[in-house]
Amino acid sequence: VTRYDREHKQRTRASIVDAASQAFRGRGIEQVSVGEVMAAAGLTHGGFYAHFDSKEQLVAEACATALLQAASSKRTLPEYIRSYLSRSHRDGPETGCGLPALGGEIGRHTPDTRQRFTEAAQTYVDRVAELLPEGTDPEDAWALFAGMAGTVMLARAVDDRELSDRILLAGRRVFARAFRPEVEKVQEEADR
Amino acid sequence: VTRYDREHKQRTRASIVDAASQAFRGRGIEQVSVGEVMAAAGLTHGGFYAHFDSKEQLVAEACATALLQAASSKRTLPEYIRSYLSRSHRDGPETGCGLPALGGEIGRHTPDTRQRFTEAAQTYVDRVAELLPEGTDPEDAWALFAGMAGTVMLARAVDDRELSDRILLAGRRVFARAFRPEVEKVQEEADR
DNA sequence: TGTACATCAGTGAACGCGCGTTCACTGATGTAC
DNA sequence: TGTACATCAGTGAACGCGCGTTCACTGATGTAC
Repeated sequence: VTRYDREHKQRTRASIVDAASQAFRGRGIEQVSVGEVMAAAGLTHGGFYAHFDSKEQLVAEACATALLQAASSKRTLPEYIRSYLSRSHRDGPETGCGLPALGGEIGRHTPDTRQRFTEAAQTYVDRVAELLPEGTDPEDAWALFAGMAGTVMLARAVDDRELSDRILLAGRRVFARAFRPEVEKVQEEADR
Repeated sequence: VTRYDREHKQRTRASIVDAASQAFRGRGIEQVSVGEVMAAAGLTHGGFYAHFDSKEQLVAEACATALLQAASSKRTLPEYIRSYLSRSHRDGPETGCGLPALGGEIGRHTPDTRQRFTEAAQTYVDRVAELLPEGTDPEDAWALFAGMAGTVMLARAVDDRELSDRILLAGRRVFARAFRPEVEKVQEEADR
């Protein structure tokens, strides 16, 4: 005799992870309480421990989710750079990439959380590497990803909208230059 | 009638800011209590409010300090990149640059904290801009600074020392390439 | 088809704890005499 | 030179609050008969 349909609890659990993932990205892990996450998922705080052993277990899942959701592939490198370093990404951390929002905190969490985050980052970077121009070391995708995340992080930290816009623009210039296809580099020199 | 010599209180205050700056960088702002900071400065927690109105005021000063201390100038750009993306910088956040350690939290703090952080970042970036090759847009220093900070942040987050080393290396390659002097670029093409 | 009921996802009061902050106090300081 | 004392940097007990976690419970579910 099974009560409720079989996937009911799994769906609830997924909605808690999703609510947490957004709340953590928006306001930081420590600043978001278990009660707030449950309320955002339309539940009360007491039910939390029917789904998770601890807040830390939720953190591990929510952080991995925060990276993987954002890994949705753009088709080309310029498109990816443009959208990552956009105003809308800067202004919408809750639905954006998890690295600029949570990267600073992850290193201070449990081994399990860090491991799941690392796995998710690896998946993300593998996809980014596919966008790099031929002849580029695929490892350089790590620097592109991390570098753009740092740029968004600083653009969010700064208390001056105009400066923040300029930081995003500088990022677009620099990363486009660093990952310009060889063909264009040669072309550019020939043009002089 | 003045008790204690005139600079006594100022020295104590500075040592509190310094202790806080290191503790915040090492373990995050929210994870460090006022009592811990005071203990690290060799005092008890009660005296804190003789020096600061609130923890937030300390945060503002300590974060600015965390950036400015790290702004100590390297002489050349390759030297700067090499030391910023070094293992020792990754492994010593307490005495390292404040951006990878605190950048994610700053945006969620008070306007005053964000303003002081922004000013410090501007000072820092002005110095970095001086190291850029001729013909480079000085604004690009923002992307170099933010990009390297993101790289260090990710290198610290990841739960795999070998991968972390490779991230630092990729960062060195990419940022050196993005900020290679024009002369060398031309030279390089000529060499083929 | 209708009803009794076992299940268990979700509820909400209660807990112990650490935090930022307050405040009455203490005791080292070095000047006034 | 020696002593009395006003100052105020620093002390530590106490506060209210929000947190993560626990637990006795409730009530919607849909199967068994």
